[in-house]
Amino acid sequence: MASRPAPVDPLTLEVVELIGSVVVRFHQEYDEAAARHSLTGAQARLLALLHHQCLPMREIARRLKCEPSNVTGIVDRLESRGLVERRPDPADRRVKLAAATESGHETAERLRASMDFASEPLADLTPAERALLRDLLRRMLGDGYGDGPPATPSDTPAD
Amino acid sequence: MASRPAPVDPLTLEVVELIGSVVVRFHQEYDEAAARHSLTGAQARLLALLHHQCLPMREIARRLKCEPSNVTGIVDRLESRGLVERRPDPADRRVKLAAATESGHETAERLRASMDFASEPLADLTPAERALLRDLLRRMLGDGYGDGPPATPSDTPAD
DNA sequence: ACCGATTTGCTTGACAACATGAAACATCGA
DNA sequence: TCGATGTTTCATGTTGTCAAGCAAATCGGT
Repeated sequence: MASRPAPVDPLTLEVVELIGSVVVRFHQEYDEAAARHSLTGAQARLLALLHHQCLPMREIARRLKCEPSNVTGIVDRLESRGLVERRPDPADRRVKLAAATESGHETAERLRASMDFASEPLADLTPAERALLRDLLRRMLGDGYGDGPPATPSDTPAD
Repeated sequence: MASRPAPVDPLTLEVVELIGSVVVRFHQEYDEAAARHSLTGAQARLLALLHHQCLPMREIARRLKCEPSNVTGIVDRLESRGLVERRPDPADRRVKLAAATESGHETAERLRASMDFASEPLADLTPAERALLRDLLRRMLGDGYGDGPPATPSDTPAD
């Protein structure tokens, strides 16, 4: 089985597979870190978003790449735990802005700090190698590797 | 907000963020590719596993990093569509081996072929750079970067 | 400027997939 | 026989979709 060679060279194939492994590990550890704070992965991602700025529901949906109706539920759960609140948008009474509460910001910050796990696998690389890896990843991702416009591209290099 | 600088250098931090971007894009496109074949992400991952070899349920759970009781449902759904079948293990009558059917193997192969999206972002890199990236990722992931034994560790192109 | 029609933003409801944990059951191994 | 192991079932919760609904904004024609 798995006998037919794919129409791509083995090198590319291996890189793809390696990236797959990175993805699996990253995702897994992200979820574990979130769980340590009694959050699911989706809740942690949402809270991290709101740590930077408050956002209307539809914008959250766009960034998380899911339906707005889904965001309602996630915000509901976070709101019921006092980590997030809904505020009216003075400019448009239809929209509701989700914002992290004080407690939400604290949780988000603790979460981010505990996220240093991600740097641990990089410990084996020398700074020069890390720079190399950074450049290769940058070129791989192309220009706008983030999906949303960061408020200020200069600060908060971590997401 | 996000005032405390993380106890890691900016370079590492940026690499972490880049990896995060890779993870997001990879996941998203993986799910889309799966959806094109009427599969969910979890089903696609399971089917890809079984494309290499048939496995007992508990082993699938270990590789997918979830509970065995969860695997039951995913295999159920794939089985009801004729992509997977359960076979008894002659050596141990407790275990059930999940195996891809003929149709399952075909789907897995089509899926893998349509997965070339993942190689597309690599197109901008020269072969030498790809090799470099491969080596860096390998070292980053440590020895056993897959979670299962690779079919033939020897068939990786030598440097 | 007014009023109806359409669009937009969010929520609700029904439903499916995924995930966990506890409990049940058969089977293995000591 | 007894404990451990492999699988399933059940209850429950989160995430995701889609369709329908409501409120508010916007547009077009008079």
